[in-house]
Amino acid sequence: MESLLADLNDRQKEAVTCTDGPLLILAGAGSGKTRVITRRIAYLARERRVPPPAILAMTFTNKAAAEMQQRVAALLGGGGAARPVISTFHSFCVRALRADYDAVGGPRNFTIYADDEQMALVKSLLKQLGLDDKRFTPRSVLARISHAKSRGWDAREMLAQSSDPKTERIAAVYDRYQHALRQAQALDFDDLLLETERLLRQSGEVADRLNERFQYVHVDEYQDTNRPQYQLLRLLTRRGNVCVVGDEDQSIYSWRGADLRNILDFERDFPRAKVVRLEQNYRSTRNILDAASAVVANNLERKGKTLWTESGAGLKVGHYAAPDGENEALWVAEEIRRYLAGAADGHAAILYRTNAQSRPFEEALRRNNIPYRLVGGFSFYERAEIKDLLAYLKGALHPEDAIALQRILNNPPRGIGRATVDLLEQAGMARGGGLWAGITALGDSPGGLTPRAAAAVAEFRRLIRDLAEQAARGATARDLLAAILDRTGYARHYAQEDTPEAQARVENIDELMNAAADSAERGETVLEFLDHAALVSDQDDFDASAQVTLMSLHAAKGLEFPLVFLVGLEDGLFPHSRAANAPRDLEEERRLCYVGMTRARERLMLTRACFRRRYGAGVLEATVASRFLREVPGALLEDLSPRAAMAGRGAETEPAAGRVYVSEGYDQTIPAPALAPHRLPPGVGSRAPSAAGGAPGGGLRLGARVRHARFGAGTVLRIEGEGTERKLTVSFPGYGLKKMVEKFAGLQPLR
DNA sequence: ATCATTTCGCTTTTT
DNA sequence: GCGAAATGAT
Repeated sequence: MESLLADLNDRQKEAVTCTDGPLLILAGAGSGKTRVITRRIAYLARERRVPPPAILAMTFTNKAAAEMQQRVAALLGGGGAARPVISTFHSFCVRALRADYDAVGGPRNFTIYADDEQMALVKSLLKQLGLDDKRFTPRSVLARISHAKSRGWDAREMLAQSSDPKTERIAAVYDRYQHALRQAQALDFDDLLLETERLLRQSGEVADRLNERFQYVHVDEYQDTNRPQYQLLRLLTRRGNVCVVGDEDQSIYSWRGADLRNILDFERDFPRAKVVRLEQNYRSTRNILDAASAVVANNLERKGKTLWTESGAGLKVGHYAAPDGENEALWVAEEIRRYLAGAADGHAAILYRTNAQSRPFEEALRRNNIPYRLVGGFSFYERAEIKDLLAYLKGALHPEDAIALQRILNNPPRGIGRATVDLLEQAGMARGGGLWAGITALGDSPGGLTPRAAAAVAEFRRLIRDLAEQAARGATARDLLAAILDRTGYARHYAQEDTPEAQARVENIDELMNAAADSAERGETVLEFLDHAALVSDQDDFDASAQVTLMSLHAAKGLEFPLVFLVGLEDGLFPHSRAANAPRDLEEERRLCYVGMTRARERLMLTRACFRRRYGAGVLEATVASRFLREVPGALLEDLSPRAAMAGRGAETEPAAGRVYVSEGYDQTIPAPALAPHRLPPGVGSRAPSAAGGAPGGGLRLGARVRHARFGAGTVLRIEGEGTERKLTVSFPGYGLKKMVEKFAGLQPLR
């Protein structure tokens, strides 16, 4: 149909209509990528008469899958009886395994271990093996295991590859880790991919069936696929109708095993592949696009492409160097307030490198009564009470799941303390089993348990057995949870407490019950309910109607906003200190910056704080502008930094009292007094906003750099009093904070 | 066994 | 400034 193609450019049309054979679409930021995929799917269905269920599209996030699903449904119109399969890789794998895992001897009723469960498991293994030093953190061990998995190594191969004792130990942990997963009938996220790959390799019947079913396969964000995902794709696309879409400049998941080779080698891996480049950007103004392109051009590892736009230059990229973190947040909130006052249906986003940075921005927005939506951070399913109840469900389905049992054994407290748990574990291991074996054995023949503990264990055993029986009879998640709450008094435990936290917990429990009831109504099994909890994160309920959104840069991929604030552009924060050394990591940080900048349609603001506390509390430390800021050509920048306010009344205001300074100084145009306008072609080694030390009147300004006879160079953090009474608080590296009377301190201004 | 207190140590990003 | 783990008090 004409309408499917009418508003596409030639490249886009080509990408949509070139349906057969391998196709690589190199889609720059804002080049209409999602539009092309959705049109392509609709085109296949409507023009090529492909039955929708024969079309498969894989995405990385549920958010992306949901959006694509919705847009395709809109194109295909009405009813939507037969829909294409659009899902994340992981959901796809779960479905495949639930259907056919038994074909390769796997348990179809497996559960999924999320990170906290993996972490708990590794932690307990490290303890068992006596490796709980600082050299073996659960986090790092898990990362090594996952890394090995993504190359397809099992524990034995990891051991064979290893050349140092540490790796050997980790291989031993890996071995037991897999063993424990098997015992618990659990798969971790990596396993979902790997076991599906194994299923397709080892069962010709399943592979044939899936290949027959899916005639056309699409992959979104192909630059973020890892090796197992690539293998999976190969196994699913014997027909050769495979279309992948990606952009190497937006590859931001190499830390999770994403392998750029997948996209760079596509033409070699899929012979006769066609390549279409989408380079026209429809999203951003030219200034924004130029700024982002200039930054990413510093990367060496890229094919390089030229994005262009027909839109006008637009506003320059704003740059704001705030005195401190709190002021940065207040300024952003104020800007958003003004923007929304003039744009009733406007949308803005605040993007940061790490989720921990969200708080000051939340506070500032709240102070301005601006509603916002926070994406990421702790999700519903990460709350302790929710994880507890889900662990009960897992324990009911698989009592052999020691991690689940550990979590609930004495929760709510039922008199089974650490000593008892140790005994149970030993007893279980002596019988060649785990915690559950110990519980079943010692419930009635209390070897070493006090009578009271034995009674408590027996009671727990009865509880789990009853729940297991109920589950075996096909009880729904709702029924099971009701029974759990009833038998354990879990909710009552909190309902009695009269604290806001306890009340929040009760509410969360209610919410979980509602979710379970909905699930039961849809006819889902308990396993399906748990799958949902494991695979759907809060990341996904991004609410497009919210006018202000706060999220990490990673979470922002694929989204766009008229107004974007990229905050915390400081060395060590962004680029993150962990990426400072390895050039490859730094390039990934830069791509992340590129992703963030290209989210903006009309106005992009880059902000930083000249002083920031490193661990929340503690001293304000001078920061260095992010190198990414320096990579933006000065001609594209507009400096919005508060030199006027800094010089005027701001000088008497300590950094922490920035609220006053912003709300009063904001709208007024105070003619900048005659002092060194700290012209920051932002960056270029500039440290503090007022690298200009002394003010004309002799008084030092906030943030001024000074030299002290004894303490050396320092920074003025706080100013109290006036005239000859002025007291300064100065931070001297190595000496800490010193408070001194300005008049007597003998401070030399530094420039 | 459990609860309150204190200390440490440390921070990416997510299916 | 925060959470997890270790310690101390009942």
